[in-house]
Amino acid sequence: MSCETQTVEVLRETGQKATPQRMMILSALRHAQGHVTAGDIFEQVHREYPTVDISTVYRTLGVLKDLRLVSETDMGGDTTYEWVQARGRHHHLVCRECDRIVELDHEYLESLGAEILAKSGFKPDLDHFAIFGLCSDCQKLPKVP
Amino acid sequence: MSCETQTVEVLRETGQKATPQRMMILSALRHAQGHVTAGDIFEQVHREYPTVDISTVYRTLGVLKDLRLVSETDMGGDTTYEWVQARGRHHHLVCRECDRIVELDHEYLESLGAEILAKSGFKPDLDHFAIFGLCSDCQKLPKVP
DNA sequence: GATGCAGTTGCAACTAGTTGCAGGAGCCAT
DNA sequence: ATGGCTCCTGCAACTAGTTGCAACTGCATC
Repeated sequence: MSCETQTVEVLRETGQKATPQRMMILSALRHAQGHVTAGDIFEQVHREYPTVDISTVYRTLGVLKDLRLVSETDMGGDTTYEWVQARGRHHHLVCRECDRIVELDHEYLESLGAEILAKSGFKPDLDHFAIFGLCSDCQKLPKVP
Repeated sequence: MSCETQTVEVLRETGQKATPQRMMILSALRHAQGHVTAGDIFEQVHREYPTVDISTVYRTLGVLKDLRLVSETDMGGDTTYEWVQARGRHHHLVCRECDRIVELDHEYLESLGAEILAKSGFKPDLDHFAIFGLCSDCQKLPKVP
């Protein structure tokens, strides 16, 4: 089963519709390398199909996020989205001084998730975290920007 | 040294000014029990001093956040702020189905922070996290909302 | 293939939060 | 107490994202 029809199945199974707008948004997400903003997707889809509205993009991203097909991450600037199958689960360390971003492997959060689940019964979504802080370089610098 | 003058000191030490607007925002934050939104603070300050603008509230909250005097948390609705000394460090588990919020002790994140610092040199800000997921009740329910 | 209905769309109006700017005011040195 | 440098403020315009609504359409069923 292709990636495309698989997604359509997931939509139908949850009582939702595979519309042309959604297909275009899906395609834009899947072909994007890494993180994209809602604006990026809108721009791309709008070029081929100018009546599509930005609200449709946001609503579709919301649906895909609920279905766990895309991850949503706020890394300081605009919120970004990523097709989850594109890469393994990973997280980001965002420096609050220099805005540099370092990737963090999933293993670090895996044990945290298991611990929370065991002790409180709450099952955390640890798909794609952004953790703010100070990178090693900025820790060394004096506190004057 | 009182709480008020201590904060003024922190501002002056970093080359910033203690203005009446800031004092009122500080007071509103300190006297608030738990989390407040920028709108809550604005409303309270505006009542006594109607020329104060919402942008001043946001800018002041930004300064206080940078100085680690208040914590900022996005728990799904509007962003909330809290005077950090009001309570010990704590975090929140936010259920994505029923929006219920459970508190999480700091100890769970402490070891994660230490691990990240040791392995990558990045010092994460783990003051006040919101972790989304499914609470124990919503895990039991069928997937139909 | 026609039908019905639930889910979806485009639009417009809205909210939270941000930013550029010109004038105003705190604070330090004198 | 005065001067002046720098930071802060209010305003207005702006951006990202959300929502209510009437019209539309995918698709399951016949």
